[in-house]
Amino acid sequence: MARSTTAADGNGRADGRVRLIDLARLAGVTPSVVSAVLGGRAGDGPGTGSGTVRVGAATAARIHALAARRGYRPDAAAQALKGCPSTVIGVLIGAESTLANYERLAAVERLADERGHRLMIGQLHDDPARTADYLRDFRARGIAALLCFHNPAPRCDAVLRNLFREFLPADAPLGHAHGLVFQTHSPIRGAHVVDVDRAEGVRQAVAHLLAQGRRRLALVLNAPPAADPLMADRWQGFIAGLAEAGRKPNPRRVWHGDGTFPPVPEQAAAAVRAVVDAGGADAIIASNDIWAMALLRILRRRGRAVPDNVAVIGMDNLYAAALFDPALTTIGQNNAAFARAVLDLLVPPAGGAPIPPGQHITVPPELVLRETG
Amino acid sequence: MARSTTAADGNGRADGRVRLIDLARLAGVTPSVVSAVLGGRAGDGPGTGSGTVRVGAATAARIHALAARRGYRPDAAAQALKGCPSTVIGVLIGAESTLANYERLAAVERLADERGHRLMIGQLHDDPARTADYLRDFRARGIAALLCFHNPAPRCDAVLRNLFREFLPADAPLGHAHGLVFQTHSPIRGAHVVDVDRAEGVRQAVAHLLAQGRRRLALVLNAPPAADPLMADRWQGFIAGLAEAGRKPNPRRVWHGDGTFPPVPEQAAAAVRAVVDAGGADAIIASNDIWAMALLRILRRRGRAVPDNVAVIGMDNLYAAALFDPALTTIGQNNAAFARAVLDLLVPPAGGAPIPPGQHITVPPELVLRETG
DNA sequence: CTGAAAGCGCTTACAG
DNA sequence: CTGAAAGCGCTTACAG
Repeated sequence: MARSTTAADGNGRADGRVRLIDLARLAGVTPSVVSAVLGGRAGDGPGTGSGTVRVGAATAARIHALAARRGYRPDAAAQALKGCPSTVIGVLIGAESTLANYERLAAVERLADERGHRLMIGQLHDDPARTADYLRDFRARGIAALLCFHNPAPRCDAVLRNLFREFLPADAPLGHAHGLVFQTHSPIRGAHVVDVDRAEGVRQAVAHLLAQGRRRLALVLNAPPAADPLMADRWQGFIAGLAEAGRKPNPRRVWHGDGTFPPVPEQAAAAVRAVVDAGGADAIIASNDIWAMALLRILRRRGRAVPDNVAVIGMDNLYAAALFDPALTTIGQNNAAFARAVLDLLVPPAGGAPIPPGQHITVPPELVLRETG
Repeated sequence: MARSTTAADGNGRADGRVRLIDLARLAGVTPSVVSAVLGGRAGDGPGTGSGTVRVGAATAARIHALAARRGYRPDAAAQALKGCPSTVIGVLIGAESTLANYERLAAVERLADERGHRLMIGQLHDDPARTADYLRDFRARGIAALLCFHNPAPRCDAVLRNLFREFLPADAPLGHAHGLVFQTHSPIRGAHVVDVDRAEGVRQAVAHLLAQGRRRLALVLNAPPAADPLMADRWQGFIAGLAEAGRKPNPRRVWHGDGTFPPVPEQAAAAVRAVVDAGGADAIIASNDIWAMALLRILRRRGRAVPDNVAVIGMDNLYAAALFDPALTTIGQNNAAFARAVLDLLVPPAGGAPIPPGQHITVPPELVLRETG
């Protein structure tokens, strides 16, 4: 099949696709003019600034109308090849992660679309070689920015770190990459981190429980605070919340697992025996919603009424949290605020101040009150 | 910042990116040879087929080693501009849809990656103008294929249908688009549909419940079968399953809502009153997991033991189904099989027979037995 | 102020 | 059998 690129084909290609040159022919101007008008680089009258091209208002209007009527969009590949900044954000999601990241992905997509960007996704499997493949592929595709919903630090070798660095603006080829955002932790210097303020979330939960008259608060952690910074955050928030009321944590009501996730029933049972049976807790703050659900299951089997007997508060506000019976009170991850922070870093509004590397943004959590506490 | 494209820059650009021409210089061959070798179009010896280029085995090995060592990937924009087939699949997801589609998305991504493809995502909002924007954007980006996790039919105007048609292989510009797959229903002729066999899923659920000794089976539908083809499927499966045991549905144990979703507690309560209190049901097949959870909530409040008193089976196998207490028995959507069917249509293995337009593939469901039935 | 021309990085038909 | 050259659709520095 031969392409018809003869002069007879004056108003479009055989396959119906409209190119800039077709628009130019139809409007009776040169491609340069169409490019300038549609790219917003055309002005009219003497007040026109530098860098713009003088095009009559009538001509500009005609070109805009033509482009709209034909549904013209400049070919992304041609623009990319010419060096125009990409409008695709790569998003890497830990494959083993819960659906919380997909809920967050949806929030990011919504906002990215508003700012004219698309998301290209990939799943990571804790395998540095496969992660490197994704990064090389994203680089070859000219990805504008990278968002990583996964902590590759534990298995991040030098090769991988170098590949991540290519998405830093400073090292990027001619502004090809706009930035790199990690969640909670970055394996390299210079990348941004957007994190939810877990400590503040737990602090709010503590304050809420105390205001309800609960006095024997328990904390159930997935791992020892010393072994996991994310657990340390929860622990700090727990201490801070109690301190505000002149209280201190009771060690009998602080339990931690060995890092196994999701918890097996035996672990949840052990936690309940420790903080409720032995510790006398009237409220439990769990590491996350999955843990909270596991605890609720045990509490029900042991005849402990929730929330009358024991309140339970989770973290993440999974979609499942609202469906659970009883519906879970939880520390929400505030996906909308997260998405805004990420996009303000990766797609800053034009004309804003440049963003220094290595920003660490903390997003406030939102306590979502339902039935369990 | 000026690009250094001088001859002195013999082994790469200043920014570290490696181009095909750099590889050619390093290997001491012309770009044509490198392109042929890396593209698998190079052969050696007299047995070389047509369309291939003769390149010595040693030279080919040297080029492969060089490319691997430098982490070379051809620039996707340049390949796209040259007319090479794209390896990006666009995925449109209904924004109002439950997370089931994101779980499915993950399954599709896993398989697409194995076949060298990336996913670019977008969310639809039941707004034809915004959907059209996504389609034009995907077209401009040279998307290889489109997968639509959303039924745009109710508000699909002529403009939108024409835009969808551009992703059909027949109308596509020179093989740019490989295909178009909808879920459950296509608004245009020629597109493929991949669907889960809901009727078969319900039939299996009925057989399972009968084998357990349940005899008073109920069906709770979100909408009248006549108003919603997806509900009609469930109804057909229900009849078929009962017929296999020489039984017929009892109208007192078939309830349907008015299409409102998700159900409000009053609707779930009405359904329980109808099929359990009045109908005497000892098992309920719900339209989906969300409905099943709503029913379980009501049953618990009314002191009906599940599954001893009444079994409940959902559909979708949401992530939340496994977390629920009691864990939900459900008709799973078999995301792995769904993903395989979609990719066999959109990225058929090389050398296979061409796929006729308008395929309708039905994926078998999988009954997931847990605690509720 | 307008228009022709170069060039982004590839692939491939074509000339030597 | 090998290598130079054209061209994909844009944008932009440059010449008229």
